This record gives sequence, C-alpha cells and structure tokens, in this order.
Amino acid sequence: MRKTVGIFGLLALALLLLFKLSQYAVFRGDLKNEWVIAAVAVVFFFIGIYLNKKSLSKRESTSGEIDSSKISDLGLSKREYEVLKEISKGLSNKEIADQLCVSESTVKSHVSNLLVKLDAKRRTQAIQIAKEMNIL
Amino acid sequence: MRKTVGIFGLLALALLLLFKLSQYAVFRGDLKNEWVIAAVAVVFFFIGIYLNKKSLSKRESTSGEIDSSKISDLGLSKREYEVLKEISKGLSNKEIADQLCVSESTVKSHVSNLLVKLDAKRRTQAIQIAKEMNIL
DNA sequence: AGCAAATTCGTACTTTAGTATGACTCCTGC
DNA sequence: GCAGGAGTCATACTAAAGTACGAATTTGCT
Repeated sequence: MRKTVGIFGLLALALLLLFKLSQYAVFRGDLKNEWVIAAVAVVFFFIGIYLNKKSLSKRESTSGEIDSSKISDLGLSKREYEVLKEISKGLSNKEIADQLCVSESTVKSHVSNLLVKLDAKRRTQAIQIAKEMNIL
Repeated sequence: MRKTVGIFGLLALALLLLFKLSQYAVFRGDLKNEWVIAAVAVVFFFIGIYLNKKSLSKRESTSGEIDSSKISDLGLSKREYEVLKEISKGLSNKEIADQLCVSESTVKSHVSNLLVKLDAKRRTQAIQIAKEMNIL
C-alpha cells in the first residue's frame, strides 16, 4: 500500500517535469508540440508496462519460486534435495540411482531420511508437502 | 505475431489521432498544451497497463487452470479423476479408499486404469504427467 | 589432525503399490 | 431388452517402496 502511494507520487512528479519541459520547448520554439506529445505517450506507455511487470513478478515470487531458506531450515542435505527433485519428476528409486550414478540402496537411504525430515509417510506426500513449502 | 503487428498499428493510429486533436485544440486556443499532454500521458499509461494485463492473463490461462477437455480426451471417468486428485494429495490407496468410502481393491482398480490412460508407470509419474497436462 | 556430518553401500525385512483375472451390479443408449 | 461402460469387490501374485540395522568412506570445519 505504501509502495502504491510512492509510485503514484513519482508519476505525478514525472507528469510535472514533462509539463515544464514542454513549456520551455514551446517557448523556445525549437520543438514542435507533436514531438513532445509523442515523447510523453511513449514514456508513459512504457511506464505502464513496467509497473505492471513489477507487480507481476512480485506475484510470481510469492507463489512460484523456490524457497531455499526453508530447505536449510528442514536440514535437507544437497543430495537429499536432489533426490527430492527426481522423485517429483515421477522417477523410481532405480531410475534415480541411475540418474545420480549411485546404487539403489543409497537412494533408499536418502528417501528414508527425506521422508522423516519432511514429516511424510510416502513419496507422493513428500511431493505435496514440498510443493506447499515452495521448495519444488 | 500478427496480433502484435495489429496492436502496434492501433497504437500508431491513436498517436496520429491525438496529434490531430492537439493541433485543432491549439489552433482554436481553447485548450492548453499542458492538458493535452496530461491526457496523452494518462491514456498511454493505461494502454500500457491494459496490454500487459492481457498478456498476463493469457499466460495464466495456459499454465494455471485445469483443462477439463483433456480429461475427457484421455477417457478418464469421474471416479478415476477423483482418485487421481487424492493421489496428488499424497494419500495411500487405503486412505483414498476411506476418503471415497470404497474398498482398497476398488481404488487399486481405478489406479491401474488411471496409469494406463495417463501412460504412467508409477503414481508419482501420474502426478507429474497430470500437472503438465493442466488437469490438476 | 580430528571430529561431526554427509555420502555411500549392503542385507534382511515389512509394507505398500501395481497387475491380472474374474465376477457382480447399475445405468444408459440403441 | 440387452450390449457396453462404469463402478464395485475379491483373490493371488509380482514389483516397488520403505524401515532398520550396520559399516566404510568422504568431506568440511575447527
């Protein structure tokens, strides 16, 4: 909310600046009205796009990107997180083992630890929990 | 691409129109330059926002909502789709059975048919495929 | 160097998931 | 009315997932 106020204040300022510029330009007669208007149009067109993009990216960051701080909060090791990502792709333990070039036993160890740390009973539940925590 | 061209054409037209309007207004002397510029700024500001919103909503519709047409394309029955949703919540067959008030055997049947129709080997893969198809 | 955590692998075991098959009911369109 | 799909359930089986140890190696940090 405070940011919105600030943005509108900046817009008003920009408007005033353009007023002044246009006045000087017109008085000196070295710039035609058409060009001033065109410049204003282009500038504000892109200001509109820019502001919208900003709010868009903000929405994406709160519900789309991964939260790496929560990964360390849960005590997930690098390898365990890799396994988690492969699980979410729908791979079996054997396929994950091949992907990470380790044995299936190792993957099972990681998965077991993973389930404890995520408080899940099944790998499908781990996927659901991880996605809710924005770590996937 | 064709739409982009059309949009830019419309923008150019709007610009020309404003030129003409401003000329008439200035010649007749019943409108100040400042007001013309302000009007142009506001109009193009909102044009920018509007165009961005449009592309934003288009992106959301292609990657956010469920696509019920694909569900029938795959031949998924109502019950099978219900089971699919429960699977994506991370529930076991037994838990799904309790949730839907049927036996575990029934859930297993649904899951088996589900996996064939989604061309998946595991329930985790079914989740991944279903999410990519926007049916979850 | 030395400790703690992470990574690795194995075996043995239990549980859950998934397949195959058959059977019964219910409902709908022809 | 009846053929067919959907839903239900059961049994028996195989495959995968998950648990519970133990143990060796590697790695990061003090």
